[in-house]
Amino acid sequence: MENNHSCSAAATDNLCCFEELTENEIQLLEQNKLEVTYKKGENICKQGAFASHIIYLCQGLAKVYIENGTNYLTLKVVPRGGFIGLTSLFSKNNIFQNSAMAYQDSVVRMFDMNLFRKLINENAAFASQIINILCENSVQIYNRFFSLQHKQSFGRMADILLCLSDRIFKTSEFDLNISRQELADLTGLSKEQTIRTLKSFKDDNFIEIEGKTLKITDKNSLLDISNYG
Amino acid sequence: MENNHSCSAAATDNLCCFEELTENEIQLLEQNKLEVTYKKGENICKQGAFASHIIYLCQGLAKVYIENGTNYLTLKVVPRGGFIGLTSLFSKNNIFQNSAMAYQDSVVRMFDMNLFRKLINENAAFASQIINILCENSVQIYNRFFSLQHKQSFGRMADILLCLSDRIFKTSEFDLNISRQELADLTGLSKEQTIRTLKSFKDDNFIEIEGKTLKITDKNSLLDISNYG
DNA sequence: GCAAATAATTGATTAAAATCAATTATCTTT
DNA sequence: AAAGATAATTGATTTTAATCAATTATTTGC
Repeated sequence: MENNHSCSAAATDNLCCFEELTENEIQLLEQNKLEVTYKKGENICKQGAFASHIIYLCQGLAKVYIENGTNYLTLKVVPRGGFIGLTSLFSKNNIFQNSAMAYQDSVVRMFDMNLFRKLINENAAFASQIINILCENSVQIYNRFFSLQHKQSFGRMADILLCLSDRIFKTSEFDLNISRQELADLTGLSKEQTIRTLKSFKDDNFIEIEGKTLKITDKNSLLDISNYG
Repeated sequence: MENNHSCSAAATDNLCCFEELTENEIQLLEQNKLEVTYKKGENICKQGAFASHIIYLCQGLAKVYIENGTNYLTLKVVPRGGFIGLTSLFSKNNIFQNSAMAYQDSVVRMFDMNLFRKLINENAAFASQIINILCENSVQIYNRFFSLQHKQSFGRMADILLCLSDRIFKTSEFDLNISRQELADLTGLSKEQTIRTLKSFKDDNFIEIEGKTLKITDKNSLLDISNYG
């Protein structure tokens, strides 16, 4: 399982399902869509709430997480082009199974759930693309599950940093515009342990931190740490 | 998130997708199916191997797990009527993303992957059912993820016992015909910690253990423990 | 039925990371 | 720019569960 880091927390890439839709279907979606803007830190949807729409992230960055009142678990980071709330397609519950929050100011399009289901039921090629997205997504979250379950602090941090670099920001130097607490939620560590691990990476010259800017200077070492555990 | 225990490790219920197929389509599947028998402990599929078929569990009980050579993580328990390898539907990789092993002697039907994909691409109602299964499955594994991440030994054990009772065996008294090590893999604990936790439940009269038979005698307490953490 | 192998159990010790408690830095607001 | 609020950092302590080390049961093969 080399490079299983790479999908550690990233949501699916732009598997553009919309191109399978006919002109008519796209129009139908467009006519019924809502466009909503969220500020950094705002909730895009809440676990347990009625899932009237499927949410598509046009701009920005978000996280999808599970909560139970006390604890939080960040399931994945959703870059633009990703869906939020797809699991509510499952007809038995019209309830959001997870919450989502904007990491950055974001713009989403909301598609009526029933219309979305109708399109799936009428357009098999579209349905097939949705299946692809669901499968890809599952695989990524399972690998993340494995990472958090079996790796310890250094391995987890390496996974997350590589994931952010490779899949989310797509550059080795990026603005880490999330708090240490958010990073802790991603690694599944406490805030303090997150800071200590990050500091250790910095001391070992695997990364550089300048204010909010994080630069991966020794990717190979991080890969080793990711694979070693 | 009450009762999130209940789906802790169970694969999807019999969401019978096959009834959406036409006579012809069913015949096509039947003509191309393979039926294979596995003994307890045998591998049904291996992560990394070519995924030529979608696997449907007709009889028996299996687990789906991730491995990396050193460590194992049991993702879910699959009762009869469940699929194995659905995530390989994702067209980009024809590779099994997880391994599966028979907990009990089992019988599976194997459907040709390309035929399965073809049916999905031609029959939207069928595709829609597959989406339901994938969604249901994701939700369950995400909750399991949360459980292992944020609950400690007692909560995890309670989750697993309730799951086995409610969703797999569907009775409060069942033969726990898996080893302590397997149970440990399910709870994400060490074998020793699993034994200690189980013993504690027994001492507190939440459960009774007679040889291989396990009986839940105080479900409410287990539910409390599951919710408390 | 007996020996060998495997699995389960128990206790002692260790390790990893959480928590707790301050302190310092940074951001916001006026 | 100052004050207050929030976030980040650091050190000390505690907690949980893993690991290690035996011992006891239970299976399995002959």
